[in-house]
Amino acid sequence: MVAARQRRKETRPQELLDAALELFVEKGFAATRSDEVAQRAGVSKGTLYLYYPSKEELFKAVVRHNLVNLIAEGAALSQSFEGTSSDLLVELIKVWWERVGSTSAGAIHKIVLSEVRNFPDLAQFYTDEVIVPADALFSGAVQRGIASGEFRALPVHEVAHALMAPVIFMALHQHSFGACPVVGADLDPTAMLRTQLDLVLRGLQVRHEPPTRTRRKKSA
Amino acid sequence: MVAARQRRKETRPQELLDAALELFVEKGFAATRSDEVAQRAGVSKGTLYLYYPSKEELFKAVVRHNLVNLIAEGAALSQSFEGTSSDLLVELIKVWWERVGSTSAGAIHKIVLSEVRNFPDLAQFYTDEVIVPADALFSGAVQRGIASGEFRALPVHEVAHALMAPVIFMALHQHSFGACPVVGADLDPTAMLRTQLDLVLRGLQVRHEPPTRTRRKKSA
DNA sequence: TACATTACTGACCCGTCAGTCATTAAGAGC
DNA sequence: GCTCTTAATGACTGACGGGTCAGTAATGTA
Repeated sequence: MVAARQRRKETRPQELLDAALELFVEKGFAATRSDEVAQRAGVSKGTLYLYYPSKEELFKAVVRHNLVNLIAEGAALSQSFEGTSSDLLVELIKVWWERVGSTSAGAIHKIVLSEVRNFPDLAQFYTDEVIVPADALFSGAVQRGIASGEFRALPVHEVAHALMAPVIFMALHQHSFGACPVVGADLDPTAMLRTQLDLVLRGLQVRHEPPTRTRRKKSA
Repeated sequence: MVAARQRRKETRPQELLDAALELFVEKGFAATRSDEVAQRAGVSKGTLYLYYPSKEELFKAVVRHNLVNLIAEGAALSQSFEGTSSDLLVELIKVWWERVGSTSAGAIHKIVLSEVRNFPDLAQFYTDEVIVPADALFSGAVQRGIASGEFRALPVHEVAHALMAPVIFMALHQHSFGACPVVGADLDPTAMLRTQLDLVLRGLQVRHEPPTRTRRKKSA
């Protein structure tokens, strides 16, 4: 029972990207067989190579399609935001977690981190297209808070990292240990994130005024 | 010019572990060829399999040898420590960074994180032997601070994670992007860590008393 | 020197997988 | 229906790598 052969030049690329993302998330880059990507997209291996010249180019296409656009969106949000910088940061991180961290797009960072050393080309590509823009986005928001006197005058990039580290770290774990049936290592990501952000933002506030809090929830 | 054959039953295991660690750090687990491990240890592949029954067992031995002991050491330090809990945490993290994070042992976490999904056995092994004990170590120190009234009464595990996340995150990046010659993504790990810890510990302090600071350095 | 023990060797087996290309057939135009 | 273009196929190739095992030689013993 082989599915009837079909000619659908327009929709193939997208279908291949979807299948590729799924499999890269499940197995990583090197361990994903191009044969399997094709199969999951309902296509033969030859067809995959008709649309993407190599596995590495396929991966780059997946990254572009799933991350690069999102960052531009965040930049737009940041521009038009009115409110405290603390609120802006909470909002940025919330959106990032909903749209990236907790989805399969969040696994991309893990994949890259796992495999850059074996695929050095990826390093420059990912730095230019993802890390630098994302860093600029968060650093900008921190800078805004310092300029307005809301935050202490700490090194901008380091603070930006302090904010992103817990979220990215969480995403990394979700897509590694979090995906394995292991006894004794369960985490509640959202509770975790709330506590961590609370801590860092508190530490950021200028001392003499009480911290501006959004949606205070009792933390047990 | 082949090196003369030697019989050194006692020293082989250690030499193989050293070679294996180096290569696992450079290439990851799956991408490391057992042939190459043997060669770097000055031995043939057959000999490697004489001492370790499989690549996976070899890896487990590397983990035990490089991490498990260190955690026990941290527990001892924690027991005998006299001083504020803030100082204890700073000390624990400092030791961790010097002995693990900034060394090749720090790459082990990255390797496991990268490859658990493809080698499910590793998940339980690593959780039991590393994650749970390490978590207990840090959670204990946090608990100590809450009990003494030094810290706010926040969820212990979540705070412990907030403290460990930046350090581990830093180690992960050092051993991935940090090892690639990339333009535009340089970090200063120690400065970064100082800022991040400063932020979190500040956020942890009970409000009304000024924070107990150790070795205050001008930041920025 | 002769013999026994065993640490060590590396050619070999066999499954895997990225990428190719000669062949096939879907679908458009007439 | 017939023909032509080209999307799609999948058998094939060549390289690779984990693990094995029959054989080799270093060392101990008498």
